[in-house]
Amino acid sequence: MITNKSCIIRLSRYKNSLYRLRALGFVKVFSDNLADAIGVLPSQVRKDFSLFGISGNKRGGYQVDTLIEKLNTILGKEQVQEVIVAGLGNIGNALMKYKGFEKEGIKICACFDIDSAKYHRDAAIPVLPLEEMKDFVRNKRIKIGVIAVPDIAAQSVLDMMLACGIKGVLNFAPLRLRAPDDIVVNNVNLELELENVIYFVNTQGKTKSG
Amino acid sequence: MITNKSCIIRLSRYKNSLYRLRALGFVKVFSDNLADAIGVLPSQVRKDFSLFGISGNKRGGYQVDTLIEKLNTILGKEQVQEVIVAGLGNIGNALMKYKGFEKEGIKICACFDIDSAKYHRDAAIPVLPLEEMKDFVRNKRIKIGVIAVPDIAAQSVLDMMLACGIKGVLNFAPLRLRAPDDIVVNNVNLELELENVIYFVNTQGKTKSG
DNA sequence: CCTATTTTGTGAAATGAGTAACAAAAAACT
DNA sequence: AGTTTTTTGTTACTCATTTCACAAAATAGG
Ligand SMILES: NC(=O)c1ccc[n+]([C@@H]2O[C@H](COP(=O)([O-])OP(=O)(O)OC[C@H]3O[C@@H](n4cnc5c(N)ncnc54)[C@H](O)[C@@H]3O)[C@@H](O)[C@H]2O)c1
Ligand SMILES: NC(=O)c1ccc[n+]([C@@H]2O[C@H](COP(=O)([O-])OP(=O)(O)OC[C@H]3O[C@@H](n4cnc5c(N)ncnc54)[C@H](O)[C@@H]3O)[C@@H](O)[C@H]2O)c1
Repeated sequence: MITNKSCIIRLSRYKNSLYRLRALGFVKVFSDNLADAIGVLPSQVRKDFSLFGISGNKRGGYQVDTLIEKLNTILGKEQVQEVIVAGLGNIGNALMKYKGFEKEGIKICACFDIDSAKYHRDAAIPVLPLEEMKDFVRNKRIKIGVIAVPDIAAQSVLDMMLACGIKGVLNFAPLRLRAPDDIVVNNVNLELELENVIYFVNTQGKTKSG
Repeated sequence: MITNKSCIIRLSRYKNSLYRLRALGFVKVFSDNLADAIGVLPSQVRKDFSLFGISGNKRGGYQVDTLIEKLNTILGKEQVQEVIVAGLGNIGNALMKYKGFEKEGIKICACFDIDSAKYHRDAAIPVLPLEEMKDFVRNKRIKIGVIAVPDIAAQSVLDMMLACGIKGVLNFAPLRLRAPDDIVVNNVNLELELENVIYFVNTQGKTKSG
C-alpha cells in the first residue's frame, strides 16, 4: 500500500493537467508533457505510474482518456464523495460557497454549528445543530469531515465526528488533533503557511512547494 | 542554507508550543517535552536546533524565554510582517476577518480587487483597485502577498505582484504558477487536500500530516 | 524489411530527511 | 569529592524518495 502523500498529490495533479490537455485537443501524452505540466521530472511521472501499475506504450506515450480513467479509479473519484463541514464561520462559509468542489466530484452536503442563529434547515446545503450530526452522518454513510471551528472546540468536534463514523478529516484549526492511527487527518494551517513564506523570503530562500 | 520546508514548519510549531508551555508556568523545557508537544522524536528536536545553532544546557534543557526569542529571530518575527491580499472573495474575506494573524505578528494591510463594488478605501483594512498595488507595495516595502483570485486570473496577479517587488506568495488558486527561482511560492490547494483525505480513507490508509 | 529513433518501464545510484546511538557535560546525590 | 544520573549535541546509520540510466518495445523512415 502506498503511504506517500506527495505521490498521491502528484496523481491528482496529473489528473487535473490531463483534463486541461484533453480540452486542448491532446489524445495521447508523454511523460515529459505531464512532467512539465506539474513541475517534476519525466522519470518521476513514469515511476509514479509504475507504482500503480499504469502502463503506456513504448514510443506511443499514454492515451489521455484511459489515463484519466485509471487515475480517477485510483483516486476514488468514480462516485461523488459526500463531505460534512463543522463550523459555519469564515472558512466554513468560504467552503460552502465554493463552486469548484462540484466539478471535482466533492459534495458538501451539510454544515453543523453550535450557534442556533446559523441554522438553516432548508438551504441548498442545510446548516444543522451539532446534535443532528450522528443521525445525518450514519444515515448517509459519510466518511469525510472538515473541521472549521475555533481551535478550542476542534478536538471535541473531531471526537464527535469519529463517534459518528467519520474516517478522514481536513482540519483548519491550528493545533495538533489526537486521533487513532487508522483515521486520516490532514491539516491546513494557514498561519504556518504564511510564516513559512515569510521565513524563506527573509532568508532569500527558494522553494518549490505543494 | 536550510531548504527543508518541514524543518521550518517544525520551528514554528516549537515556538507555538513554547508559548503554551510558558503560559503553563514552564521556565525550562527538555527536547522530549517539545517532541511530545508537536509529535516528533526528541532527537529530531535537537537536530533541528543544532542546524540553527540553538544550544541548551546538558542536563538543564533549554530556557523557555531564550528559546522563544531565538526561534522568533530565526522565523523573522521580530517585527510585524505586512502582507497584501489579492481578491476579496470567499477566501480573501475569510483571511481579512481572521483575528488570529495579529497575535502571530502578521498584518494584512490591504486588499486589491478588480471589482469596483468592493472598494472601501477607509476600512480598517482598505480594499483598493489593482492599479494602486504598485505604489502601495513600494511605499510600504511589502514583500509578501496572498493570491485569492480565480485560477484564471492568478498568474497575471502574480506577475503584477512580482513587478511591485513582492518576494513571496501564498497561493490559493488551484494551478501551478510560474515564477523565477528566487521567488517563494507556497500553494494551498484545498481540493487537493480533500481529494487526498478521500484517497487515504478509501484505501483504509493512515497518515500523519502537516 | 531493416535501421534509426523515440519513449517507456524498471532496477541501480544518489540524495536527503529522519532516527538512533553515544560521548561529553552538567547536575544531583551520597 | 566522587559517583551516578540525566540530557544535550553531533556523528553515524537507516530508510524513503527522487533521479539516473539503459535495455526493451514500439513506431517511423528509408
Ligand atoms: N479565517 C481564516 O482565515 C483562518 C486563518 C487561519 C486559521 N483559521 C482557523 O480555522 C478555523 C475556523 O476559522 P474561522 O475564521 O472560520 O472561525 P469563525 O470564528 O469565523 O467560525 C467558527 C464557527 O464555528 C462555530 N463553532 C464554535 N464552536 C463550535 C462547536 N463546538 N461545534 C460546531 N461549531 C462550532 C461558531 O459558531 C462559528 O460559526 C479556526 O480554528 C481558525 O483558527 C482560520
Ligand atoms: N472558496 C473556497 O473554499 C476555495 C476552495 C478551493 C480553492 N479556492 C480557490 O481560491 C481562490 C479564491 O476563491 P474564492 O472562492 O475566494 O473566489 P471568489 O470568486 O469568491 O473571489 C475572487 C475574488 O477575486 C476578484 N478578482 C477576480 N479577478 C481579479 C483580478 N484579476 N485581480 C484582483 N482581483 C480579482 C473577484 O472580484 C473576487 O472578489 C480561487 O482560485 C479558488 O479556486 C477556493
